[in-house]
Amino acid sequence: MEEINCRSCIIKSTAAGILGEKELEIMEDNSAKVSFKKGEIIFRQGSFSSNIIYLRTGLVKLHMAGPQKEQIIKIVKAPAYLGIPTTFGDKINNYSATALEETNACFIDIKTFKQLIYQNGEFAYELIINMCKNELTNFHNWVNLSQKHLNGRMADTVLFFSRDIYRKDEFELPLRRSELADLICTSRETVSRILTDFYKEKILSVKGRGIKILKKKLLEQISKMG
DNA sequence: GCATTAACCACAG
DNA sequence: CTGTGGTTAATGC
Repeated sequence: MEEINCRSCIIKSTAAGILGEKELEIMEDNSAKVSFKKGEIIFRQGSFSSNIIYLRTGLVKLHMAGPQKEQIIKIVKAPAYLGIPTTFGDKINNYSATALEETNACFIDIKTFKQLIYQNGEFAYELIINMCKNELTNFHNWVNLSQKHLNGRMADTVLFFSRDIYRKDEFELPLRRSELADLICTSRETVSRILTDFYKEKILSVKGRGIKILKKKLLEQISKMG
């Protein structure tokens, strides 16, 4: 844990950017900065939660143990808030968060966070906008997952990492095959097969977790057609 | 029927 | 942890 200074933080959220000097000071006094190594769990499903977490840097997977197996709900890249649904919606975490790479986060006490929401409407408004956008992407996600075939879902995932996470055509997947399966609701075997299919058709270059998009147009077609 | 899609199992690097 | 082959089940021409 380190000294924390919200006022001089360069990577504060849009919402926190609205807070005044006094408010940031309150936040400062009630937050803790914590860093996580790759693979470390940030919060655990089933355990008590009393913090909102602000991801300053890094990449995280949100995952939930379902009745049958583990599901990856989504991949979150900093900067972002983590745990608003799980902390405001319940006393107990409904899902877990695990760092996929070196991650820095601020743990903000829930009481303080609530207090800021009560007293600063603009701050609250920014948070609502944020959550609305999240819900919209969740809706899209849900529909895509339900209606697209696996090739489409796999193409979606590759494009997601390329566009939203790494902003490159070449990157290292932060997930192994079985985790990709948990993300797009299939089996690890099917993930393997589709990736080798894409490789054979020269859509992707695949070396372990290393991915390079070779035929982006085609990949986008597959994503669109399902 | 026949083709497609994808899950499950087994086995081998 | 991955890739592959065989098998099986469901669904849609």
